[in-house]
Amino acid sequence: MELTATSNARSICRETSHTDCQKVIMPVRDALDVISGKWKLPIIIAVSSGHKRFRDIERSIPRITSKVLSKELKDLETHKLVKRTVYDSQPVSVEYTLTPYADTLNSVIDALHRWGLQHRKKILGR
Amino acid sequence: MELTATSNARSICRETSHTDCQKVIMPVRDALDVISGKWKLPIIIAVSSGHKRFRDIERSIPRITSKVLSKELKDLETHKLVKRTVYDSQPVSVEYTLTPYADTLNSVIDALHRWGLQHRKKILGR
DNA sequence: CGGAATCCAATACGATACTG
DNA sequence: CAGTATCGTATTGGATTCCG
Repeated sequence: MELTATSNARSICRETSHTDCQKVIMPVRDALDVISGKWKLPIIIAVSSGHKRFRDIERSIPRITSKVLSKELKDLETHKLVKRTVYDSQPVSVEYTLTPYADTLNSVIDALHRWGLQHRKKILGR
Repeated sequence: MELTATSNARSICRETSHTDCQKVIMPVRDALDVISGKWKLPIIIAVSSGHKRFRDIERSIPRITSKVLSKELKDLETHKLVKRTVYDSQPVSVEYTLTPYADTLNSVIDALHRWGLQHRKKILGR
């Protein structure tokens, strides 16, 4: 295992070279690219909540446009977080579902959620 | 405690109302706003590594410009992650240091780091 | 229904120069 | 040294319309 439970990115960076430091930043930026942006999380949560059809997802997320939804769903599919299934019915219908892999994001979302909660209190005052 | 060790943002969203779901998304976006972007992490790591002076930080981060560094340092100061100290020497010098509060980001950065590492392997293949 | 096409606004980021 | 000013580019998100 490359990282023990007690190690962390910053302590690594304090102790090692600049190029190793880059090796820490890169995975973090990879992860951020997948979940940051205005719509990724709302979409993940909408699909997770049982909204499977394109219009269904669209209606469940206030102020999103079809263009943005279309693009973000493609991104999420590329990252194997969302599965797109086309059914040959009349008319054809498309279903979006989360992959099992999407569950691996839970630890990340939890960490962000917890930190964000206390940070809001800290910055805005109690 | 509002969140137990076994709960997480997505399971909450599956089980509760839309407005409660928003309450989960907001803190996550708060957290993301603080650390996302191209330069936040490199700057945090540079300061954490002992680079305290403006030019020092600037030189330690390839391709960053003074304009961007200036703006990002202000943001980080606003979020109480970085402390700016002006010394009345001749000429005046300015020192940037991480606050103790910045250490609370470790859990977030760790989660992102771990997930990012395995995700890169998953997407690019071994 | 499930999008794609087009056009537009806002923001992030970059290059270069300059100041106290 | 520690920034600011100005300008330009690039990416992102939004509004609207259209299509099979």
